[in-house]
Amino acid sequence: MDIRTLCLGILTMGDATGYEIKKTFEEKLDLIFHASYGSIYPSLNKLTEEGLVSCRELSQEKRPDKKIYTITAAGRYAFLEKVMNKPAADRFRSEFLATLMFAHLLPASTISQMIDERIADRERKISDMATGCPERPTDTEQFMCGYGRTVYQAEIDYLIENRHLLEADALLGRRAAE
Amino acid sequence: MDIRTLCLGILTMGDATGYEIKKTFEEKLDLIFHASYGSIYPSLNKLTEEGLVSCRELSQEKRPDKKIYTITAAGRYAFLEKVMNKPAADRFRSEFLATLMFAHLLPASTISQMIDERIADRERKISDMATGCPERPTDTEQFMCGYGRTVYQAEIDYLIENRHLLEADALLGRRAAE
DNA sequence: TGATTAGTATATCAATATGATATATTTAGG
DNA sequence: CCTAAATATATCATATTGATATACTAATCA
Repeated sequence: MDIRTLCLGILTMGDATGYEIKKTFEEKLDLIFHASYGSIYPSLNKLTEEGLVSCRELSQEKRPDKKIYTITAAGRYAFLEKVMNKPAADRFRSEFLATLMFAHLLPASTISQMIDERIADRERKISDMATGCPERPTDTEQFMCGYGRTVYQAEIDYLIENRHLLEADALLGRRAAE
Repeated sequence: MDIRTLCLGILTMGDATGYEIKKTFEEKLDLIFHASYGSIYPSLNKLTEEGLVSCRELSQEKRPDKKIYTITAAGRYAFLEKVMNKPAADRFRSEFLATLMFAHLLPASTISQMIDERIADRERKISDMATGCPERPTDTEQFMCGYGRTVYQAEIDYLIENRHLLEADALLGRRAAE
């Protein structure tokens, strides 16, 4: 599933502009999938060419013109077809963990600080999610919010209990380097 | 931190060819960071140009020539400098979760099957990790293996306990569509 | 009042990365 | 004997990011 397909998915929830689709990615899909304007606008153009969405232009007086996109019947069909496929593997990249791989080359204080910041960041994410999740969520929304909370909390707990392993390697590494 | 930097990091652990660096990504960094030949070979060329690694060619009789890369002093310095920076945010993309967002559009049987497969996949990852982690690990290696196990297990537990939420939306969505 | 920041809305572009493919040979397994 | 996996290089179209440009409004703040 590429960003083009996911734009189509977002449009199943209602008409939207490119700008609004970007906001949806940030608000509802922050946990799951990221997309920048550089991929959203070209996607929308291509989907229009392919007849999977239609576009009407709304000129506003005190704003730039809006292009409002609507999914077509063909678009709905194409989306369902793609989404029924076996999903590809997750793609995950963590500079934080990559850095920790080299804990033995870094000062213990740097490692400690990075872990502190990571824990603070995960806590922020959890509390942001409490705000971001709707008050009367659908079952799926409830599932997604709980998923994020659970995974982030598991990470926090693990970091607290096991950070000493990294901090030990950072200290040992330094000593070995002397 | 980009792939170029991480190649440098891998070379701090010893000389290697592009092929061996790719294997290191697969074996030691599978959890954390991915890289394909299409990014590794160009990285190595650029690092050589910049004088951060040196390269000696070893012609083998019954194999393609090897290009063995060694990190230089300048390379070690450049790596440490980059790795001391505040790590950028994780990048995560999950087609699995993106699909579940649209559970209400899909047959409940499809959703159930996807969840079953996901659980099986995470279990496979956990057991692969038991094999992949060295017998006498360093503290950092122990930390990384434990990290993966913990996060995957948290996901499995969450899925088992909350899959009914998605399965409910899938059933309701279908009914609403009729 | 005046200045600065955030919000609405479009779009492009260089740089980066993926995933597939090509080439060529050896070794291991069934 | 044949096939698949392993060793080793490399390229390329396509996808994606992150930054930047443009242009106007609304809100905040000193």
